[in-house]
Amino acid sequence: MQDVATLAGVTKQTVSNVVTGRVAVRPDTATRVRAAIAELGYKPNLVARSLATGTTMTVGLIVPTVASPFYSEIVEEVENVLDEHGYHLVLGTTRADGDRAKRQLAGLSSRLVDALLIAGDRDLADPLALLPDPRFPIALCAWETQIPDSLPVVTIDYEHAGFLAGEHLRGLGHQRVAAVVELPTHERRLSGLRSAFARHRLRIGDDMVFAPTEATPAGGFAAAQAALAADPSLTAIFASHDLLALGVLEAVKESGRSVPGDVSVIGFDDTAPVGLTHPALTAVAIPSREMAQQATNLLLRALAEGTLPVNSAQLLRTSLVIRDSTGPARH
Amino acid sequence: MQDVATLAGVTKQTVSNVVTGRVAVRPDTATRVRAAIAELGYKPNLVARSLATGTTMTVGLIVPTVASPFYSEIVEEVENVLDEHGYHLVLGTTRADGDRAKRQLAGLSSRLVDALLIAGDRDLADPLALLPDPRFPIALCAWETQIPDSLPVVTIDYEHAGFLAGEHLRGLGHQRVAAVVELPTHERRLSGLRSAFARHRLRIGDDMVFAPTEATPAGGFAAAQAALAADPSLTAIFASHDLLALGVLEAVKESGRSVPGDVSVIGFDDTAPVGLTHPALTAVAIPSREMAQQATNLLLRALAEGTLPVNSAQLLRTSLVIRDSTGPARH
DNA sequence: ATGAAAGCGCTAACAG
DNA sequence: CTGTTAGCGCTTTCAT
Repeated sequence: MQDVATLAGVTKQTVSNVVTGRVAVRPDTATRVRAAIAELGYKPNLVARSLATGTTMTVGLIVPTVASPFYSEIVEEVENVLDEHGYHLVLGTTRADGDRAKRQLAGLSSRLVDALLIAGDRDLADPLALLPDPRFPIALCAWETQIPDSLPVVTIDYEHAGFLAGEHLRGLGHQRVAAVVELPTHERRLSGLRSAFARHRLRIGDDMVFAPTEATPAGGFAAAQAALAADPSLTAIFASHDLLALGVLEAVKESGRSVPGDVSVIGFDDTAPVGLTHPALTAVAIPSREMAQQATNLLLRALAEGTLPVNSAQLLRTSLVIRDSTGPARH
Repeated sequence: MQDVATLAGVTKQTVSNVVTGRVAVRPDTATRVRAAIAELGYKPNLVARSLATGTTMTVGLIVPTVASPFYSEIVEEVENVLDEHGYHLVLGTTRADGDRAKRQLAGLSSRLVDALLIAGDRDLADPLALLPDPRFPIALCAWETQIPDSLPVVTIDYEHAGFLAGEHLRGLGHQRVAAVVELPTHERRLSGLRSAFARHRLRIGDDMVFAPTEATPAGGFAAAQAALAADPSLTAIFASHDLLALGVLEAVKESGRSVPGDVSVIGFDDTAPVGLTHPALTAVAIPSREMAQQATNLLLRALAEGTLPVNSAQLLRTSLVIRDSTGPARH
C-alpha cells in the first residue's frame, strides 16, 4: 500500500480512501492512484483490514453434513444470500461428532467470523452450552429439539409437520402403519404422527417404529423390510426424511407390493430428488431454503445495525405435497 | 490479552507462549496464566494472530454448486481433510455465473485464505486468467477441459472414462445408442464414448446426442424422451452424469420399455444415490473423494513446507461399476 | 481533499 | 524461561 502511495505521490491514507470509497477523493488523484494500483498489482490485505475495522465480512455456518440434499440446499441458499451482501462463508460440518462440533464452535467464534449460523441440532445440543460470548451474533435454523430460548431461531413446527402426515394417512383410512424414523433426532416428527392417529383412538406402537442404522436410502430400505416382516398387512409407511423414503419405496416395491395400491409411502422434507421417483413421493414439505434465507438475513441485519439479532422463534409453515405414493387404504 | 497478563503477573508474550504452546513455559507460570484466562474468559483474536503470522489457517474451495451429489461429496471430503489438519474451509459457489466466479477468486486470494482449491471448471475457464499472484498456492480438482499447465491439478482422464462406457456398451453388442450429454461441459466424456464406437466403425451421430436443458433428473428425463422419439429402436442410452441417468432410467421405464431388456442405461460419476435405483445403475465411477483428498493434501503439504504445490497433473484411475442397468443388446 | 499519528491484538526476534 | 521491542497492513481519528 505504501508503494502504491509513493508511486501515485500521495499517502497511504489516500490510497485507502480510493480503495474503500468511503471518503470522497478528487477525480484526478483517484485516477492516479488507480493507475498505480494496476501497475503494481496491489490487492488490499483483508486480514489487516479486518484487524483495523474489527469486522471480517464472513459468516460461519455449521451443519451436520453437506452430503444430504436437505443440508446442501441450506448451504447453497446461505451462501447465496451472503454473496449478495458481500459476505464470505466459512463452512463447518460436525459429522455426528460432538467434539468436532465443539471445536468448530470455538474456532469460529474467536472472531474469525462476524456471526454464526447453526443449522440442525444433531450434534450440538451440549456444545451450545459453552457459548463463549453472549454478545456474539448467533442464529439457529432448522432446529428440531428443545430450542434454547436465549438464541433466535428460524425453524418449523416439526411436531405439526408430523401431524400433517398423520392426518393425511388417517384421512385415507390407514390404520396399520409403520414408521421408519431416525431416532432420537426425529422424535417430534414421530410424535406428531402419533397424535394425529391418537385423535381417532388409534395407536402406533413402539413395535411399529423402526430406526434405520444409517440415514441413507439403504438404511430406509432395510428398515422397511423389517417393518413389512413385522406386519405384512400394514397399509402405509411413514419415513422421517426423504432419503429414508427413497429406500422405503424400493423395499415395498421389491416385496412385490404396489405403491400406493397395497402400501402408501409418505416422506418428509421434500427435497429436489424425490419428485422424480416412481411413483412420485408424497411428502411433508419443509421450506429449507426459506429457513436458510430468513436466518441468514436475520444475522446480516443484526450485523448491519451493529446489534444482536432479535431473539425470537420464527416458525415457518409446512405443507403437504400430495403426489402419487399415497392412496386409500386397502381393505 | 494484556488483562490476562497483568492478572497472572506476566507479560503478554508469556500469555502468548502458553496459548500457542510454541515455547516452553514453566508449569506453575502456565497454570497461573491458564487460571487468568479462564477467569477472564479470554479467547485469542484469530484475526490479529493471522496478521502477525501471515497465515490464516484457512483454505478456500470454489465449486460450481453444492446441490449435486458429486460436488457435495467433494466439499465434504475437503472439509474433512482440512479439519484434521486444523484448517478452516471458506466455501464459494459459482452457480454458473462467470462474474460471481471472478469475484470469489478475487476475494479469496486477497489473503483471506492461505490456499485455494478449485473443483470443476464450469464457470472458471476465463476468470482463472486473472490469477493475481503467481505465488499464491492453488490447485485444481476434477478439471475436465483444457488444463492450464501453470497449475497443479488432480483429476481423471474424462475421455478415457467415456471410452470405458463405450467399450462396455460395444461389448454387449449395442449399435444404436443415444447420448444424453451436458454440453459443452461434458464434451470429453462424449468424445471418449464415440471413439470406443469408432474403433468398430460405428458412429454416434450428432442427431443422437441430446443436451438436457438442466442438469437434473428432470432434464435427463426430457432428453431421454426426445432420444426415444428420435430413434424408437435404440438399445442403449449413455448419460453424462448420474443425475441425468436417474431421469433417463425413468423415461425409459415410462415408455414401456424394460431396463436392461429393451434398453441399457449407463451413467457417470457413481455417486451414492445411484446404487439404489431399480435396476441399479451401471456407471463409470469417478473417484471424487480421492480427488478431493489428494488435491487438499497437495495444498496442505505445500503450506506446511512453505513452498508452492508441485505443479503436476495427477490422473486418478476410473473404473466401470457394472450393475443391473446394462445388458446385451436386443436384436 | 489530503496528510500525520496512533493503534487494532497478536507474534517474532532477541535480550536477559 | 520470561521480558522488551518492533511491526504485520490497514483504518481511524484529527489536523491541515
